[in-house]
Amino acid sequence: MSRQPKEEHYRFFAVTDPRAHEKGHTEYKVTARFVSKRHPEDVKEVVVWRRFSELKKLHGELAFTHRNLFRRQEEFPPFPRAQVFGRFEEAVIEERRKAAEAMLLFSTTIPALYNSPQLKDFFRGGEVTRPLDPTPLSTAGALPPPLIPLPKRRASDCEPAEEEEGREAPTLPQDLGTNLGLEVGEPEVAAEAYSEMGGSPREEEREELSDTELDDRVPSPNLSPARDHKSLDSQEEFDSLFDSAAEDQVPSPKEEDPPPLSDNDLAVFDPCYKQDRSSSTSDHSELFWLPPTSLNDGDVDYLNQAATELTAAMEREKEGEFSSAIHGYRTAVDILITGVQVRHSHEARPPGFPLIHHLHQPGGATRRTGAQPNTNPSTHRHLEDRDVGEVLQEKVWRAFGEKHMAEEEKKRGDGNRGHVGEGDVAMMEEEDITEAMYDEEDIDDGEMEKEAFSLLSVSPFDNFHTHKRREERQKDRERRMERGRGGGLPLEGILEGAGLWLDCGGLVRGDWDGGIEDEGEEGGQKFAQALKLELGSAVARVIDRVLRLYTETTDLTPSSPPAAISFLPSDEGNDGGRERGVWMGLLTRGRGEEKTRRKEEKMAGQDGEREKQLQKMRNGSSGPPGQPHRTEASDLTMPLAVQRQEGLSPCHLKKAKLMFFHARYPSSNTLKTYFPDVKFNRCVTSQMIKWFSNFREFFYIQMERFARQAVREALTRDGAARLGRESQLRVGRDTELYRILNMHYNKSNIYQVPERFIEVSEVALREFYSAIWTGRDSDPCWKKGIYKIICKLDSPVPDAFRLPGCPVG
DNA sequence: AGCATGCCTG
DNA sequence: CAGGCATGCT
Repeated sequence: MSRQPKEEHYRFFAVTDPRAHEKGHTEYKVTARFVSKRHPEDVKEVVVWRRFSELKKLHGELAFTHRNLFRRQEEFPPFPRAQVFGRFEEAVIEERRKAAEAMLLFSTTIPALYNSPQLKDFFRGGEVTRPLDPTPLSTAGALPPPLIPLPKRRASDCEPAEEEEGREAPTLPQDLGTNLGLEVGEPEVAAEAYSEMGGSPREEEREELSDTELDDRVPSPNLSPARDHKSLDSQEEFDSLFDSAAEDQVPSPKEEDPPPLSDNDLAVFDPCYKQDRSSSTSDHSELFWLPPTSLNDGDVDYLNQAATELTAAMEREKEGEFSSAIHGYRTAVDILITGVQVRHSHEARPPGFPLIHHLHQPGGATRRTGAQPNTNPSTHRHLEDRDVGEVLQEKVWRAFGEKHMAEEEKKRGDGNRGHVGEGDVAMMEEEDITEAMYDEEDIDDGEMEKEAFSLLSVSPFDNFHTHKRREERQKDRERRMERGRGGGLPLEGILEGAGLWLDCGGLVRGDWDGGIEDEGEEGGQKFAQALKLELGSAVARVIDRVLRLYTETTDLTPSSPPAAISFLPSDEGNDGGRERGVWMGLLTRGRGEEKTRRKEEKMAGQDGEREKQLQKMRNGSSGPPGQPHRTEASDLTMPLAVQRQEGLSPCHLKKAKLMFFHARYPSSNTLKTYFPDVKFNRCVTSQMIKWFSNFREFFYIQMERFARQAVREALTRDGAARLGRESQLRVGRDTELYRILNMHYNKSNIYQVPERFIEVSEVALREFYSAIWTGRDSDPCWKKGIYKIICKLDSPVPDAFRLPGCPVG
């Protein structure tokens, strides 16, 4: 029904090889290149030779279209005037060539231009070729350097029809950045890579892919069928290339042929990739988001690898290839584990962690000898006296060996949990689960190393475990789960992971390598989903801890707030200061990290009020002297060991609103990971979903309102008032629209509205404007397309939001 | 059928 | 902001 335009290709244009036509004018070779988004090795080109006047005509048409659609930030690139004299001079020719190329490149950013009939007409008559040769005779400018290494694929994959279910943005990703005049550098990268070919036409024209040469260079006949039966096929291909956005979305029957590249791989083609990761896809890839400044590349390299692997696996799962997906998940976990254990062999304990090296840097080098970490509470009282590196290392231990702590805590605290207060039941539940998840109750330290992540059952060591043992533990888990349920409390939210895990226990018991396929697709699917969930949760915890450890250390050097957090640094608004302090404290410090807190207190010279607040946040306990260790442990296990409440409070609402700045369409699974203190059930989940639905509604209502207003203004006043209209289509922090949005989602103004949100708002505003301006709003479903665009612009919610508690009092 | 989403309403 | 309802997807 709704014919959502869908872009299948990245487009590149080049104008090269000016040459003298026999009739006396100069003509230019104009190449349109289409790189399939889904199969980047599927490249098609259309080459035509055009003279200046034709280019000029196209320029006029595109500029007209551009102007009439609605005005953008950018002016349409100018074009040199025609001139009678000197038009054969090289400089003039080059100027025209460049201008033509600039015009075409500009058009790649705007669907209305690159899909325009004028552009299609311009290239009409050109032949569709597939120039891609895995080993071109010469890359010396004839072909742009491949942006990514292109895997070899079967020729049959090079078909033009490559629709994929859902998900594709109706506009090119470049659209955003260029429309808004942001990231102007990045979107240009790909184009520039290509335009190199035309950069100095004089030098290298013989290598150019002339039509005849092309034939010679194609090694496999499969790769260039277009040439042989050009008449019909070529025309069809031509149409498909230029009409992609207008095509009806007939799902391709070739769904069973998954793309060889993951989104991550393809992302190289996407200039906005970094900003454009959608978190609405219910995946966990956002969990891998880390503040760019927080960690060394080398240190998080394995995280990135794992992320890549995970993304690919999810892609495969989407394709229905569950065995393959499982394999990918497994690889991802393996990478994680390997990364985490990289230093294992050198240190008997704890589970090593590449970051530990990094973490040591600020505090000076230390190393641990194989000794047990000191879990003696009294020692923890004096953390500040010890070498920073040692402290950090201990933290890392605890982060990754928290089972140990939980276990000890449990043994010790069975009859002694009074200090937890009202969170008692929840805490007990959590600990049980923690144990169940880590499943190491009966494992000695040496073995624990291997099994720190045994929950995932995919460690390289996994295959060496005896089934007997596994079954034993399985029983144990079940026993404990029953205990947990015995309290009458359903295990939900974070616990769901464990629950799910248990649900697929049968699969777990099967041999990891051999058993999956035997379970059939359905079992495979279930298993893959369970795995994904669990993996996401595990990764979230890993990252949470790493981040927290890191922010705690960098906190020692003030003025470098973690990039994940963009709270107002207490500039405007005098009332929010204290609240901010608390929330920021939560974010940067976790709970009750003695050393950093004290240090910062010294520097900030804060009042005692905040201290009280902090204490309040600390599980309602001021940490009795006898139990400081507990506080420390909670610090690191916080996402698990936090009080969870049944319903949603006004605080949660506020937090959700702030999250809306980052994600308009978060999935319920994603949301759950951001509210560790909420016990999710069906009702609560749908309530939160409903919230976001309401948020969106408000957002879109405002957008439509302002867009209509802008259209009205544009229609009533004309000509000179265009500037006014232009400014109407901007969303800046100084605009009324921004003020309204900020008022709605960030009433107390404690949060620094991310720039990205402003960009997204502006995109939405312009889309609404465009739709209204062109009369599309008469279609009852006219907003759907806009929703689809906006939903692709979600960004990951900063990890800081994963912490429990309220952004405001 | 169950779920997500959107629209309308109070 | 939440309830009720319709719709579309799976």
